[in-house]
Amino acid sequence: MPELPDVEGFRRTFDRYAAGKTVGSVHVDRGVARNATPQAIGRALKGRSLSRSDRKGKWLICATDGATLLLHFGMTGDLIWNAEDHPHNRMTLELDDGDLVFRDMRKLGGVWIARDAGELDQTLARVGPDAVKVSKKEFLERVSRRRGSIKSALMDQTVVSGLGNLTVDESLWRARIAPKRAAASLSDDELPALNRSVNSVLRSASKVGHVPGRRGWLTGARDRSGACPRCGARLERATVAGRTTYWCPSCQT
DNA sequence: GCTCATGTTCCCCT
DNA sequence: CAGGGGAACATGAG
Repeated sequence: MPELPDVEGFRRTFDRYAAGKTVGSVHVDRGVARNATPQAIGRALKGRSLSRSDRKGKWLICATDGATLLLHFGMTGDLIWNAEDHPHNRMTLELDDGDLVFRDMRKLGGVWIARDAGELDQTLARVGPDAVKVSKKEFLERVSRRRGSIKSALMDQTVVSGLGNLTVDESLWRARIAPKRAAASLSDDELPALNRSVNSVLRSASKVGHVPGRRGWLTGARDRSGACPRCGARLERATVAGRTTYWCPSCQT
């Protein structure tokens, strides 16, 4: 699930149910504890008061009056208030009036603790500017500087953070740009159009907390009709930048 | 049994 | 050094 819009949904869940609460007991599975042992994570969080959360790319940043908790959701992560018991629940924070649960089937995501600003910077050192907060100017500079395909540029979290396989395909489809095009080959019209597409895809998907598989979205067509929602042509499918990629050979050039 | 999965990292090439 | 390709991670779903 988790690309930027999903994590934006998790941020809302966190702020609605967990912000302002005090952490009681903490349970963390060893398999998702990334830069500290489960015990150390528990010690760092227990008794702390949770602030409102922040998001950078696909990272959820949860400050407290002490250490900061960082969550990355991998491919299958989720954040659930008062989740029922489930074999994929990987971390539980007992709060004043319920439990905040990090669930992650594949354990490709994880939990980090930053004890100070230095550790926070270190953990996020390779995360580029957030795709919805970056200025148009910086977006154009960072993307056009790349030598490889436009898809790999947008997928690279050090260029701009938050986009994933679905949102990249959706943004390129809206901007009518083929995913294999060299990033440096985009025209002075195409680059700003792509920036607008990225923003509009991420903003509308963030409202619902996931990339909607609705009619009119490429994401809806890739699993269903396989036909371009704009022109009806048969969608192309191939591996680009290491990921299964869909695009319309007729309207994306 | 097989393939594929909304992510990231690491290693080996070119 | 920058990118591309592939494997690895862990656990399913179809």
